[in-house]
Amino acid sequence: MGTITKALNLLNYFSENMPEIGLMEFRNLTGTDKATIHRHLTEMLANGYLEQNRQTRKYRLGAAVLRLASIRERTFPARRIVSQWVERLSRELGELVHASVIQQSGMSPLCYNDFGTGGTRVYFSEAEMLPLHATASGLAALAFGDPSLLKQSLKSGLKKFTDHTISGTEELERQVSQTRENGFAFAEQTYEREVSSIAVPFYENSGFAYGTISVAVPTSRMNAGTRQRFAGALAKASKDISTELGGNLPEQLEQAWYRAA
Amino acid sequence: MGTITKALNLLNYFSENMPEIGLMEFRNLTGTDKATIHRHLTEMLANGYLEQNRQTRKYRLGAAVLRLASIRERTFPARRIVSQWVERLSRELGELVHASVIQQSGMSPLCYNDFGTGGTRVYFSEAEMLPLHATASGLAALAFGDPSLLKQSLKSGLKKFTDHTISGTEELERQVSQTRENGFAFAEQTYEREVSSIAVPFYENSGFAYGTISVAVPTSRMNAGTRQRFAGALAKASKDISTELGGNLPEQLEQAWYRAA
DNA sequence: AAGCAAGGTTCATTATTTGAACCACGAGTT
DNA sequence: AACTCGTGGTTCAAATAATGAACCTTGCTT
Repeated sequence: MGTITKALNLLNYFSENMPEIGLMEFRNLTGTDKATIHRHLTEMLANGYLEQNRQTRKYRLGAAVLRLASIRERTFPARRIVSQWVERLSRELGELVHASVIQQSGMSPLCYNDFGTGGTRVYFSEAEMLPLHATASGLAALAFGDPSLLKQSLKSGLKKFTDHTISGTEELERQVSQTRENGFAFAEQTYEREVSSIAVPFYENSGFAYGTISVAVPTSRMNAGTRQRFAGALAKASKDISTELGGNLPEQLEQAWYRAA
Repeated sequence: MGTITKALNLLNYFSENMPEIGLMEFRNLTGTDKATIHRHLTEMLANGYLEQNRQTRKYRLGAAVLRLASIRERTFPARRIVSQWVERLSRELGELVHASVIQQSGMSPLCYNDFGTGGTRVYFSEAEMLPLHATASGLAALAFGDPSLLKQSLKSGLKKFTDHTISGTEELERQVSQTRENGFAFAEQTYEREVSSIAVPFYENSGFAYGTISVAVPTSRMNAGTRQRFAGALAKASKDISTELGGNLPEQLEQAWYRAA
C-alpha cells in the first residue's frame, strides 16, 4: 500500500458521527505510528484537505473537498441526475432508496432518500463505503461492473458482518451468476440484521456498470410481491439514469428484466 | 515536497474548462515523469478520488470528493452559512461577491454570486485558488490570518500577474499594515486587468481569520463612494458570518471599521 | 502495413518515508 | 507546587517505498 493511499485512507474515518478526529484517535483507529500520521495530516492540512480546530487541535475535513466536489458536479453531474430518480423512486415506493458509485474499494454512496412511512426505518449513512460482497449494491457491482472487481474480491477475504454474510468464494460466485441471470441483486440481512435490499446497476459510457441504485427495507416488509415491485421500479429508473448519463444497458440485462416482468 | 502533496496537486488541475485530463497532459502540465504520475493517478483512482473515462482513458474527479464534501457540509456547514450572506450581499450591491477559505497555499473559493446588472461583468471561477499577495482576499488573509502565512509569503517569490501586482517584500508588508489599519483590503488590477476588489476577513473559533468575503468590480466602477459602500456592507456581513460560525471579531478590527464608517 | 503518439509497465537506483525515542504542554491529582 | 498522565508534535538513523529511463502495448492515421 502506497503512501498516498495511507494518507487518503485517513480521510475515510470522518463521518457525521465523527466530524473531528485527533492525532491519537487516528493512531488508535489505524494502528500506524503517530509520527507517520502526523506527517500525513500536516501535508493534507497544507493542501486544504483538512482544517485544524485551533482549540482542540483536532482535524476536520477541509475546504478543498468542497472545491473539488463543485468542479465535479459542474462538469459531470452524475449526482444531480441520479438523485432526481432516487427521490422519485423513494416517494413512489415509500422506502429508503440509495445510489452508489462503484469503486475498487467498495461502493461510494452518491445520495439517498427516505420517504418511508413505516414505523421501522432503515438507517443509511452517506459517509461509509459499502462492501462489495455483503450488500445488494455490491453484488450488482460484482455481477455487472468491471470483472477485475470480482477477481479482487475472490482473492481478498470476505469480511463477515452478520450470520447471513456471504463467506465462501464459491458461494459468492454462485450469487453473482444468479444476479446476472435475474438482472438484479438481492441481499437479505447480509450486511445489517433485519435489513433486506435489492439493487440494479446503471451505466455510463462504458460497457461495465458505473453505479447501482437500490431499495433497502426491513426484512419483514420484503416478500415476493414487494420484491417484484421494487425490481420493476428499479429497472425502469436504471434505464432512465443510464440514458441521461449517456450510457447503454447491455442486451443481456434488458432481456433478464423482460423475463422477470 | 512530499509524495502526498505531489499527488494531491494533480487534482488541482481539474476545472470547469478542463474536466478530464490524460496522462500526457498531466506530464506536460507538471513536468514530472510519466511513470510517477501514472502511479499517483492509479492510486487515487483506486481510492475513488478519480474516475477514468473508458473511451478516452482520460481521468476525471471521482465520487469520493462528493462523499467527503457531503460529510463536511453536514458537520461544519460553513459554505451554507457563508453563501447566504454572499447571495444577499451580491443582490444588495449588484456586484460579484465571493467568499474563500484561507489555506497555506492560497485562498480556496467557497462560493460566489453575481446579481450584477452592469454591462461588464467580472469572471470568477470556483476551481482556481487565489494567490495571497495578488488579491484583496489574499491581502485580508495575510493581514488578519495566521502570521505564518505572511512569513511564508515573504520568503517565497511573489508571482507577477499584472503590472500592478505587488512585487517587493517591503511593498507587501506595507500593504498588509495598511490593510490592518483600514480593516479591509483593497486591490486594484493586481490579479486581473480592469478588476478591482475589496475584501474583509471573517472568523471561526480561533483568534485568526478563517476566510474572507469580497466584492470584485470592473475598475471603472470603483471610486471613493462605492468603496465606502462596499466596505460597510462587507463589514456588516462579516460580523454576521463570524457570529454564525461561532467566532469573534478582534477588537482591533471592529475599531478600524468604526473609524472608517 | 507501417508509423506515430498515447497509455501503461519494469527494475535498478535513489531519495523519501518510517517509527522508536524524545520534548513540550496542559489538566487533573496529591 | 511537584507529579503524573495523556495529548500533540519533533528528530534522525534505518528501512522501505518512490522514482525515471527504457521498454512494451494499443489504437488511430496515412
